[in-house]
Amino acid sequence: MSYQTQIQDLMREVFVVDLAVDAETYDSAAPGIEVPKKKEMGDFAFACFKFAKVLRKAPNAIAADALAALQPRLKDHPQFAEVAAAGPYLNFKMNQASLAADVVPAVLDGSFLAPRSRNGQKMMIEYSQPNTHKAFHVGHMRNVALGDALARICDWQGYEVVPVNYIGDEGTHIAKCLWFYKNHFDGEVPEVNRGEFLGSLYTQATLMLDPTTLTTYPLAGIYAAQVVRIEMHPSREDQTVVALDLGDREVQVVCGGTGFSVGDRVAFAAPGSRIGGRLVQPTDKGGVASEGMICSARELTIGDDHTRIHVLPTDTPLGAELIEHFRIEGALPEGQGVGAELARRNREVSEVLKALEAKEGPLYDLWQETKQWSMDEFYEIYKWLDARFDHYFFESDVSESGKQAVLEYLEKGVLVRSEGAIGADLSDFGLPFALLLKSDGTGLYATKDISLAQIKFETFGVDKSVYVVDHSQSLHFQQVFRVLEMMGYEKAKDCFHLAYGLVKVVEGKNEAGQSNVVKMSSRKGNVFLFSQLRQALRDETFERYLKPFVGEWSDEEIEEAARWVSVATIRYGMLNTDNLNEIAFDLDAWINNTGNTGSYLMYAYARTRSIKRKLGEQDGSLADWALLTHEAEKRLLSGMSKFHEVVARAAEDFKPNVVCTYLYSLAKDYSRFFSECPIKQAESEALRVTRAQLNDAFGLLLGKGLALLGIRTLERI
RNA sequence: GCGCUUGUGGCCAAGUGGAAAGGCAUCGGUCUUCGAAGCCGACGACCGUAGGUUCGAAUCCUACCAAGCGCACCA
Repeated sequence: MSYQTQIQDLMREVFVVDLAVDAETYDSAAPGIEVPKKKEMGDFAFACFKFAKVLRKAPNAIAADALAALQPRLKDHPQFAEVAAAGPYLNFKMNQASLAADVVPAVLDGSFLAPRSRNGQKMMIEYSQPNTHKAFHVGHMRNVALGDALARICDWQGYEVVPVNYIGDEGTHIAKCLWFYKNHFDGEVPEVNRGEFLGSLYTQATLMLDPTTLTTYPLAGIYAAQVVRIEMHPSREDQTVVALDLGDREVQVVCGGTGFSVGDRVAFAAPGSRIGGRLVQPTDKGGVASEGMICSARELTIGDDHTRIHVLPTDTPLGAELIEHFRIEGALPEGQGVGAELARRNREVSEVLKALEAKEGPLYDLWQETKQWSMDEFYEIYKWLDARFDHYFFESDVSESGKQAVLEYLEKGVLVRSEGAIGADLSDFGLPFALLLKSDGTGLYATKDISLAQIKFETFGVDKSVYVVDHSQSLHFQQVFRVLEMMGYEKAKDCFHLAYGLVKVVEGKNEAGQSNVVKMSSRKGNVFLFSQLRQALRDETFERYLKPFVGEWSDEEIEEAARWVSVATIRYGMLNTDNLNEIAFDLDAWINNTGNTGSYLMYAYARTRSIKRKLGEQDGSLADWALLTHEAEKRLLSGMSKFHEVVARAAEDFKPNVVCTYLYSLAKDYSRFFSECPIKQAESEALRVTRAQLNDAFGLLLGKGLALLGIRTLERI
């Protein structure tokens, strides 16, 4: 029985028997047993506020009464050393001897740290989900750290965990990469890091296809026009009717924006152009014909302003197409049209995409070969990190079945046609329409997720399904889960999107001396690649901490230490904060391994082993738990006794950071114990043996806790 | 416009309706004694703002402010 339950039972007796509180009333008002914020106040606390109304007394007085009634009963409960009233609270201090007797031997014989009994639930945890043909970077590491830690925690807690990966091995990003490789790459394919090499090809491809590298006004079909007249709309208050001079003709548009006047040159989007992905067409707006639109900076994708109409320089020639007029000098040969060239490149990419969909031919073979380059790199990364996957899903395996499923459920009337496409009307759930099949018959991301979920339910028979995916996908998963529910899958309610925040990078300081935190972008070149990260961590760890041991330790041991400290640094750094917080990655701060870090915990573990080595064999039968009277020893014991409930909460809430906070606090207590309670030089042999056992037990417990986070411990670092 | 998420000391950050952890930075102690990646101490927060619910709110509710993200033919 846990100490909390024991206290609950005791207090129930006190209130019901001694203070004459009605049993039912007590049960409805009984507070949970808390842990005092300040450790010196005790191990557990019982708050008396709730009984103020029932007993018509001040909480402080109730606490005093309860304490008086409790005192005689404590004789039968020697595990509680002391109970004190502190205002409205009763603070329980554990008898450290019974605490130690309960915890230390159980830790040493392995029972305390053994996995919880199986609960018969199969939990699938999908994480990592990297795209092939793209580089693996720091941002991906958070996902792996989270998913793998959760798999370990939930496994320990009693679930049958099936960790799975879901590889993005198809889509336009691959067509772009292979298009560049075939048409524009003329170097040698490197022998190593070929996954990252593909990623660099993809980056170069996106640059070639990015209009803003060729022109400052990236949208096609937009022309310079001069405002001739602005008139009120006859029936709509917030709109105006604007007459425009295009040089060779005059057009009329209905406009909702402001901030321009007669004589200004503005950006006119002609019918056939696309603004925000939508086709511009001649329309009728409240009885007035509108032959296109004039655009804001936001609509032109050149700024954030979406209320005011963007005004062009006064010397912009009327009728000039902006994409050509504002072309960046030297980006293309003279005479080569920006629009035409971009259209040509995109056509080529589409052809690559079509060739890949045919699933045969030289491009398909190239896809298979290059995909393996990425996969080899992923396998290597997971191995280095010690991350586990029991199964790999591939997008290319579920895209066809996804389309079939959509058609099947359209037939069944679950899904509907809309604007030529097929999807789910989720308005009953307050969600936007979920598009599942485009009007050209091709599927989307969600289409594949539907099929994949079916496989998880039907083939794998999962009870719970967890998706570790960043927070920006929240709406997507809400929609997918609802669609699955509409399709009749009971288990849809046991699907859970574990959302987490982005990893950003710190890029220099601003004028005020504050760090600039920016989103990673391959275009800006501030992506921290996995290979760079691994190298930087290894080198820094070696330089700062391991160099003194060269010659004393074997080269292998030093490399192993550098490796596992690096893994601990990255994993702990990614896990030691709430899932939804954004992380500003700063290599210098992370490697500056002081304070609350993974290496601090590994260091604490190494100290326990160092002591054990120096002490040699001890006669455990001499241990006397009553000797552990030092405040640091009591705290350490009290903390260790909470291992089970901490891991349970981490599993329940999918929050590995709970374990981090707990282990760090324990390690702090240990460090204090280490510096204030000599073991080897203890006053008596009994004390030495007892402390040695506490030292060993803490080491085992810390090691298990770190293992749940995917962090290995070493005998020395 | 609608929705989701986040706002806690100079910076980062924990916090399960009950007594504001911790780390970095700054300042001061501490290695002839088990590993100083350590330990001890000092400094510093009315928890975005305004209401509400409650004996009690950083925590729940409402509104507002700020930041990030997302809102059908991208993944």
